[in-house]
Amino acid sequence: MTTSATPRERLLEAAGELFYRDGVNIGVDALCKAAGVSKKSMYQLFRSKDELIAESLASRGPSYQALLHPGPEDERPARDRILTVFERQDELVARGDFLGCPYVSTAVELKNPEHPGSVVARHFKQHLTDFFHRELVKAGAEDPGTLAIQLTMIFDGASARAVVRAQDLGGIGVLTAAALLDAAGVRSTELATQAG
Amino acid sequence: MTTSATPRERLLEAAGELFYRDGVNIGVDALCKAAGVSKKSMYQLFRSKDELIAESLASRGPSYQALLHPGPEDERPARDRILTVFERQDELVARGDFLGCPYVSTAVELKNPEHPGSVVARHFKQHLTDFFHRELVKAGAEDPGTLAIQLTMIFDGASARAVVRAQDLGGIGVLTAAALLDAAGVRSTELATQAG
DNA sequence: AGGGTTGGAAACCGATCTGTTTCCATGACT
DNA sequence: AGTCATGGAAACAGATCGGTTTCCAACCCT
Repeated sequence: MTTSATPRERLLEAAGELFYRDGVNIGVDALCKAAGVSKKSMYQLFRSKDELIAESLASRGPSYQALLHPGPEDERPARDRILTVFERQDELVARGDFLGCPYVSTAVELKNPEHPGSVVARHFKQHLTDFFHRELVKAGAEDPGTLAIQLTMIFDGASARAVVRAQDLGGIGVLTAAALLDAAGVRSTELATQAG
Repeated sequence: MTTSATPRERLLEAAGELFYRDGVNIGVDALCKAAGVSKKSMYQLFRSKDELIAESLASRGPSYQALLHPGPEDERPARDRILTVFERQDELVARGDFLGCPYVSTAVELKNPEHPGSVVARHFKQHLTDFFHRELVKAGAEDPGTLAIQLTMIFDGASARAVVRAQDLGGIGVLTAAALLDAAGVRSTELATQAG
């Protein structure tokens, strides 16, 4: 019984883990048991299971971003900061318990794009794209909007490969992102941008 | 009541559609009702729901591949044949009822990579990679193995974007695949390969 | 026409689903 | 000490889950 945090915090944490590990179809009973919270309390804190899905996804956002994104103290060139995301992703995949990007996986399971959980997933992806976009603008990339989307797409593609346990050389995400940045002329030397 | 095909065929078709549209957690009752087949017959034809999941995925393979891959009568250069896959995917996404690659989606929902359905998904992805690989060899690409995996990854990334309904300019898969082929020196003119 | 196979309809099993409710132990505040 | 809010345990509701079984109508072949 984890009785350290508030029932709400315990629920959000257990939900984040169990919805990810077992899918959003896991029962509310099992979830509450894992969180050490009664169903009564759960339904006082959240209107429905669907709301809990969305809120647990949203609450995981900041720590997941902190896990993937380089911090502001990392003052390397934009290209390296971008590639850091893919390196961190590789590390997650290599750990073996990776079941895909939690946001994409949840959206896949929910099917309905208007489900509150799907909306959170969409926002998270936009957040990742925005990060890439900011860095690309810093690097002076020619078409940062398109390139940011392409990088996000590679991120999700690398996730999908891990889910299906396809043959992976490791680092395929980093490799591909780097190839794309190369093609766009985004170099590690800050000033060598705008290459055409 | 679709009574045209055999119960087995009706089950496989209904399973392919409903497992995709509603997820693998849809009930056997609903599935049999949609197929116009009794549960008794279903459990005579398939050992379990899990087996039906796997077999319906496997049975969809050939037609799905025919939908995506260019036929042997398409004698354009390898690069164009490769890009055809991404163009066809774009058309599927544009239709609006796209819920991701059925194989990846099912693998995501099943979680367990040893589930027979996950095994089928893995084989399908390998099949796609193999197609890319064959074409790249034909084109004389330098590292067809890696590039084929990268293209498959882009394919899955484009699927994921469609699932989360992320902002999409349309054609982002084609665009990115083309960029990667450009970087690898795979041109439309058959002989202009091996560019360094 | 008669015998046997096929297969759908539906009841049934125990388990689980989301969501509600009752009851009671605990702890805080005055 | 006595009151009150918090929240866990657990029963409950009606529906559905995967899977099995019974029963019977419709068809096949001769």
